[in-house]
Amino acid sequence: MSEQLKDLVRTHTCGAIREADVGKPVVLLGWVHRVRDLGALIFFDVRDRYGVTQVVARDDSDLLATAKRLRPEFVVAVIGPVEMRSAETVNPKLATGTVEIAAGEIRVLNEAVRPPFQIAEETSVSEDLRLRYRYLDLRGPRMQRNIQLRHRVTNVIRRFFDTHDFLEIETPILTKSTPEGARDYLVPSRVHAGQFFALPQSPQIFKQLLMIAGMDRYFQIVRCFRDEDLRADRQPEFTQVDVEVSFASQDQIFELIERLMHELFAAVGLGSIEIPFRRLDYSEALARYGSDKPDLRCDLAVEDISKAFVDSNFKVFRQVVETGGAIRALPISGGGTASRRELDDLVARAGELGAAGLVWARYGPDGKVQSSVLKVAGEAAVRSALELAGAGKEDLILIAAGDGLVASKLLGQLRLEIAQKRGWLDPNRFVFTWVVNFPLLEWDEASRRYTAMHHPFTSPIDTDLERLSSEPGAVRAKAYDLVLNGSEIGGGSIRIHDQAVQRRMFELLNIGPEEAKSRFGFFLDALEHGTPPHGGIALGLDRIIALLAGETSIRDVIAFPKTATAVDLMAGAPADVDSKQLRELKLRSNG
RNA sequence: GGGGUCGUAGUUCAGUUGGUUAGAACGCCGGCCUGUCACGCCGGAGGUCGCGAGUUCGAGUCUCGUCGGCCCCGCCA
Repeated sequence: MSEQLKDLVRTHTCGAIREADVGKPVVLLGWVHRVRDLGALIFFDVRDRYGVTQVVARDDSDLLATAKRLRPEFVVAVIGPVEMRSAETVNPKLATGTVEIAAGEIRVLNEAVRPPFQIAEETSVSEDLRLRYRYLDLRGPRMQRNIQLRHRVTNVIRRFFDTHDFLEIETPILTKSTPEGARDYLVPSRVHAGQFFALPQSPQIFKQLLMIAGMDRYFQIVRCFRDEDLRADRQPEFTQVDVEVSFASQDQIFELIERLMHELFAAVGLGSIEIPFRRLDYSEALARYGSDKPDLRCDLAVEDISKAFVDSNFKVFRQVVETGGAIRALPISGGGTASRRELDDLVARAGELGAAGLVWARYGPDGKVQSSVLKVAGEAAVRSALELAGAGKEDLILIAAGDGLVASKLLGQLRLEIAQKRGWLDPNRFVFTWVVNFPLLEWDEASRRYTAMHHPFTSPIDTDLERLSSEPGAVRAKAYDLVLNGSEIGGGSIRIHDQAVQRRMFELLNIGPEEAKSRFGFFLDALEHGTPPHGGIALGLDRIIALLAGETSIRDVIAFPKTATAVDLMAGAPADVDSKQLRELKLRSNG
């Protein structure tokens, strides 16, 4: 029943026709969006990626017969003149709403079965259905917008780096497994039975080799793979904007990325963002916001109020401080009017989050202090707590005691939930911050040794070098994250280029010379051939686009994403393979 | 690996304390309609209540298991 396109050529897209085109014969090609059959007069909308145009069929009985056959998602060619709509029939909701096509001929190029869901602006279709029929989901306005935004963003990024003398260089997808970091996706080698390639978690080593190779300024928009459990902002394959610069200081990297972000936001119409970005010490981020990726759209912050209780007879809090713990408080502006019920809910929520307890305090309407520990702690201590937390008459403070970091993390979590509930996290505001001075090393209790927090090639901060032996846990790294609205959108470091420091680093990580050689051999060799000081960053492209698009999941900015269980519902991957394929690879499945 | 939540028509949902033939809206099919645009009106079809056990005279509803979607912790820069 379908007809041929033959030599028919599209003259306009479905979003392009305007009043200036009235009288012109046009050819539209697209999908039937909706049909309004009035009997001897049939309207239908033709949709493509550019927009929607109304077509009217009338007078001619053959034409009306064809129009009657039309169903949503049929692919059609419409041939006819553009006509002006009368003033009463203009549709202000359409960009093309002042005109319509008076069909002279309608060719059904392809029919379509009834779609499992309607292609429309407001759809409340379950996500598994959207993913199973992703090609239909992508036809809809939301995904069309997001994918077009993604294209614009990558374009701006490429142009930006090009104008700054960067080279985009591809690095291998089939590469070598490195034991550090995330679990690798492995690809068996047929030629070398029993051996495996790994898909890159990031092109880390390759980009450093490119610096050694004198490429000087490298970037790549590159797919990365990590076989770890998924989240709304984590997919097994995701895209990084990978950047590396020779002879660059941390400040130069920051300035470069700030300019990129500034240009990006302007280019996608989100206005002018403030640069330079704020810089926040890692230790302060954790203490004040309980997170290494604080959402700074709201300025609530945790205060240390340990001093308030040192002289009080509130034994529990006093002992916490005496044994090296801390009392921390989160002042909530305007929280003083919270009902008893709301306070109880907060305490209950703290319990859900694993806290031993949560104490609150505030000024009553009579100026007297109120607190869940007023009796045991005494008015003086509570008043002192309120003052140390900087609480005003209208405010509420939430108090957590114990290990300082644990207390901050609890209050930081409550901070986010309260800010969210009170609407303090404006989705149209974009607040960036650099989180700097990450620790170089992290103590791993399980294996009783230090591991690299970023990666083993991250440079320590110069002034901390002397503490490498005495106090390795306190050494800070030239490592940094870029955080936007509570989302980590990038991270990087200045690398070690001094072989003596690199050797010390391996010692601290308890990696012997033999092991270092087998794991990083070729890279260590390369370092000896004249390595320039260098550093870089990798930006999470999917996350950035999700934030720009106002989406909460990166699945909505990826054309063909996977589910939370790492499955492609449309392609049906992963799947069994033919036993012949396994035999060729000398593999046997235990699955 | 753990916790939470959801699963009923093509879709989105409702379904009372466990009680007759499981409903609504949209969509779909047919009819009518010359200015609709989420067209309207009339009529109709459409159900493995995710799957499997169990309790019960009786299960969409209760219990257990299992599968799948989503969110979170662990894991992961």
